[in-house]
Amino acid sequence: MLIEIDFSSDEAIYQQLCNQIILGIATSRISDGEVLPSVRQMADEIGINMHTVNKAYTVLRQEGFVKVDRRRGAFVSVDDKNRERALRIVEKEMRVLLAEARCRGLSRNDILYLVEKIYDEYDGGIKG
Amino acid sequence: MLIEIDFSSDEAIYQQLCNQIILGIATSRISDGEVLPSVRQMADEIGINMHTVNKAYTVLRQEGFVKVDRRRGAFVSVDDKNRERALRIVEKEMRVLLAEARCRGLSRNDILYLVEKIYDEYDGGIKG
DNA sequence: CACCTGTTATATCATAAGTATAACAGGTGG
DNA sequence: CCACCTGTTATACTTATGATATAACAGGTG
Repeated sequence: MLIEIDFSSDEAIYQQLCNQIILGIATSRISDGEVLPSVRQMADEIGINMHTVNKAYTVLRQEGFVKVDRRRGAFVSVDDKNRERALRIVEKEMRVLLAEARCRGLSRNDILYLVEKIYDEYDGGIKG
Repeated sequence: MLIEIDFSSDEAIYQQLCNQIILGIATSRISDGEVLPSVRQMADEIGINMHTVNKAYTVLRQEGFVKVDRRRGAFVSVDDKNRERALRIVEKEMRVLLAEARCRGLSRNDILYLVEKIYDEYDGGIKG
C-alpha cells in the first residue's frame, strides 16, 4: 500500500498515517486481516522515525481498526460490533463538518450528492 | 451565545471556540451580521486568555466566517461566494470521515440518514 | 542462537498552545 | 482633548506535543 505524507502540512505525520490507513481499509486497498508493514519497515519506506509509525499503530489499535499478533505484527481488524458507539463518534464529527458546510453556503442536496459520490467510489472498488 | 469549553479535551481551546461559533452560525444561534463579544469580554466569560480568543477570531476571519469592523469589532460575515473552494474543502474532510464511518461498519444509508437528521435540526430552527 | 515482531525507556530538539503584561492604532462619545 | 472601547502587535515564559535518536527488552519464529 502506497502511503504519501505531506511534510509541509500542519497535520501531524502520525495523524496523516492513521487517516491514510483508514482510507485504505475503506477503499479495500487493505483487506481485513491483512498485515501492515512493521513499524521499522514502514518508517524506512516513508522516511520517518520508527516511533512515529508506532504511535499511529497504537492510535489505530485504540480506535479499534488494528490488532496486534505477537507472531505477525499489526494487522487490520475492524471492530464494527459496537454500532451505537460508532454512530456517536461519527455523528459528533459530522455535526462539526456539516455546520462548516452550511456556513460555506452548501445545501443539504450538495452534501447528499457528495456522500453518494464518495460511497459510489468505495463500491466501485474491489469490495462490493 | 453560550460557549462551553472542555478543558480536559485534547482539542485546542481556540479550535473548540471556532467550532462552536461555526456551529452557532449554522444553527442560527448567531445571525449573519451579528457582533461577537470582544476578545477581552469573551475571554473573561470563558475564563481563558485574551490571546486565545483572538487566535480563534483570526482563524475564523481567515476561513471567511467573520470580518472585523474597526468601530464595532468582530462580526459574523459568511463568505459563501466561492462555491468551488467550499466544495473542495468539505469534500476532503468528508472523505476522511466517511472512510472512518465505513470502517466502523456504518452503511451508506446510515450516513444519509444522519445527514438528513442533522439538516432537519438546522431547518427546524429560526432560519428556514 | 540469530532474527523478526511490538514495546518501553530515555533524551533531545522544534513547534504549538496557552498565559501574562504591555503597548499601539483606530474609532466613539462625553 | 480625553477616557474608553475595539482589534492588533510585541515580547516573554511555561507547558504540552510531535518527531527524532539510541538503546534495550519480551515474545515468537526458524
